[in-house]
Amino acid sequence: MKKFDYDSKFFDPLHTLDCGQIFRFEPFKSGFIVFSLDKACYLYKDGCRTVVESDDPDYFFNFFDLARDYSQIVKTAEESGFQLLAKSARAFSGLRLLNQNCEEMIYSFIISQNNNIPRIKGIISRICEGLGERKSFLGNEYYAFPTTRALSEQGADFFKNVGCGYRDKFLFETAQRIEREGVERLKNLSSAELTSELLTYKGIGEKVADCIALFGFSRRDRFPVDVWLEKVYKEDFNGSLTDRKAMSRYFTDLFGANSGYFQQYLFYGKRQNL
DNA sequence: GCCCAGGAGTGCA
DNA sequence: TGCACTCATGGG
Repeated sequence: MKKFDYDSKFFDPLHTLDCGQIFRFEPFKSGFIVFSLDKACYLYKDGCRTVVESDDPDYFFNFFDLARDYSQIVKTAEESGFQLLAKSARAFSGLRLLNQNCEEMIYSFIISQNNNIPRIKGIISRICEGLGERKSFLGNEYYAFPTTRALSEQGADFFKNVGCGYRDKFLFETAQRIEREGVERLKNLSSAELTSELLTYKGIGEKVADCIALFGFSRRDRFPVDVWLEKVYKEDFNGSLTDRKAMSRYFTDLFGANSGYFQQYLFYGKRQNL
């Protein structure tokens, strides 16, 4: 087991995990255990430092995006002139965007459509228990996120039985396709090309494609618009557009390379009723 | 019982 | 192209 630490002002465990970008983590002692693919780490605060303990320190250093300096991102948001954005960035300066695995994000965000976060967590947890490799971390048993190979060997009824509802066929078809084609080809595409390519998968529309690009392919120029960002657009940006694709374009034109970060500040701030 | 959730596919004009 | 309708499921 190895450990490293980082300034808590720009790395807060709760705000980073609770803002809806990750569905696999659980409270543990004074912090959380965080899961990604088959790996795990223990994340907690010790005074003004945030500590990461793991057998895969390099993986989680990149996972938590710790090579990037967030001070300028937070500063730009605070000085943006948009009140909700400024307040959220100040309150949640320790919220970091994660660099997650693209396959885990593809399946997870297909499940997320027209669904709520607690239920999404439960479904993903049951999928891991059913098909993931059993592992142990700090005395806790857990299950890895299944490989595409394992997912592709299931029929649609497996996904139905773990509570996916009508999304069962989307997951089945996507697992079949990724097992055939892989995902390496997607990693070299531009953000625009990646998004339009993701739209050709069953069950992936504009919003889900933006989430997958943002969280799974580290494309920070994406701005997913869901029901919460639609509220933000109308109530905090006084907007008059009616369709979400147009709202997303409005925000990416406005925020450029900071779009993904600011989207998370706004999403979390709105949900926290700032 | 109703409403909502990090929406998207389909059919029809 | 645009719009209405429909799609499981569980928590509030």
